[in-house]
Amino acid sequence: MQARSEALRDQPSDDRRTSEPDVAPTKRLPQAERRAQILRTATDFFADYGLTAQTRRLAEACGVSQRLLYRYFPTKKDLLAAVYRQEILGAFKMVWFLELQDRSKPVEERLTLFYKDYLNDVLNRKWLRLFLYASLADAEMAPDYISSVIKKLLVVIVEETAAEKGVTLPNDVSALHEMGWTLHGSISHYAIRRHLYRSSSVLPEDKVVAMSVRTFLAGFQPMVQDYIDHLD
Amino acid sequence: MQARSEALRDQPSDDRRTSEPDVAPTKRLPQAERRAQILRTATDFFADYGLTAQTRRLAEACGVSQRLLYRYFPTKKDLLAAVYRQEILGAFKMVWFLELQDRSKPVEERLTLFYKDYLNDVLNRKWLRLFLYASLADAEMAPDYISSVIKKLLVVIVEETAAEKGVTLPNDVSALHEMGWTLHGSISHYAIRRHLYRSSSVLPEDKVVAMSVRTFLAGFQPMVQDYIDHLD
DNA sequence: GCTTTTGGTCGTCACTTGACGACAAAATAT
DNA sequence: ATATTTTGTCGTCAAGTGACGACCAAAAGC
Repeated sequence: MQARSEALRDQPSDDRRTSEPDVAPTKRLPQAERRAQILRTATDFFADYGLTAQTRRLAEACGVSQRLLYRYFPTKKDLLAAVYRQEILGAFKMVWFLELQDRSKPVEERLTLFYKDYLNDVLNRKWLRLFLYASLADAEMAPDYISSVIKKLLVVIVEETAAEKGVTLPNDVSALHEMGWTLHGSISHYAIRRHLYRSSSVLPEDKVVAMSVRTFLAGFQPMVQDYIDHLD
Repeated sequence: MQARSEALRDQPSDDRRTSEPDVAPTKRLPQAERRAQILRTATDFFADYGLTAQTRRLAEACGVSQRLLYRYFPTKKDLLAAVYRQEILGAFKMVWFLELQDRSKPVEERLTLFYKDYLNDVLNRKWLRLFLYASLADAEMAPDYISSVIKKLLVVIVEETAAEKGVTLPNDVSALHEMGWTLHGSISHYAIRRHLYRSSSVLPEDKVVAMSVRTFLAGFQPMVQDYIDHLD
């Protein structure tokens, strides 16, 4: 257990480290860097082994003593909260909202480009696993902020689509959400089965996005009409 | 900890138990029943608290001593495997495949009825949480059997839709899977955000299913065409 | 009745696991 | 060089935590 970090640390200083760090850069980093390194390692670590994984193994993965973690984060819970804030909440980019509302491009292109980015920057393995672990473990950790961000996104998507297609939307905002989820859920679920179920999709990511977007666009008008018709 | 089960057990036999059991039916069940009761309780328990939850608390929830669990299941792992087999793999019903292929009804009706059932019997809170916990914790636990079942389902759905619409499908089976996932993922993701993110959907379940199915059907033809066009 | 079987509990062992006090050593200041 | 601050480790405590041997008591067989 300790053997690995020992071995790295005990090397005489004439060796400038052939195997690169990120884990166990021998010793003595300034506060900010060490904290950042721990956070980075913790992200991968908890994404892999779950939020119940042990601090001793995390320390090992960081190449530092377990005790050191407690200098930077008072408790494990605080560490988890920091990881969550930085990696989960930090992944959303405001630009996306602006780009999605840039009507000089057709909606199909905007949606396709957005979801390409979104799959890379948000719905990757690390983010997804952390988000699911957090959602499963602690009810309030995941949904609150995220859902408010996502809901704005859904409204934008639906409104932009409706504008381009000249469709009049119902007033009920939750209906708009539900419509938006049709697309967003499709793609989120694609990410889930890819990264979680490891179901090997033979189709490349781009094609899946294109297909989902077109299915959404093709079914948009009937979907809106359908909702209006079936309104009690 | 022990207090609750003690209190129940120590009651004199003149009281026929006002609070009903399932947890802690005083004592002495035949083997099969006790095993079943433990399995039932364990399902709810692990669905709530995750696969890393402790056997002592499970025993408490069952109203029996922790030691007793080990009479029925050699290790915690075995218990988890039993829960998984019974609750996750056992939820799929063969009838669904038959009903989905009953061409005397329109596809829209078949799909709508099927997903209503599926949401109730499979994609409920308990099943979903267990499945996600299992998928996150152990790579091989979830995907194998499930994915083979689901993939058959996806092919059936797509083929039935194509048949009704007179659409010719590509030969590539994974393309069919991907098309089917557009619908199945939409609904699965609806269940996830409902039971996991606790996002309160104002629309009733039936309407969401109807909307997803119609969106899928409306976009089906373009989707197939699109795939054929973009085939390299 | 008495014995045997079987469903159930108590107490405990060995190992984890979060947390932290005490101390060492590298940087930095003086 | 010497003192001080900062970064890091060792060792340990207390509370879990899976597993199990030893034992007890309710049914069931005879």
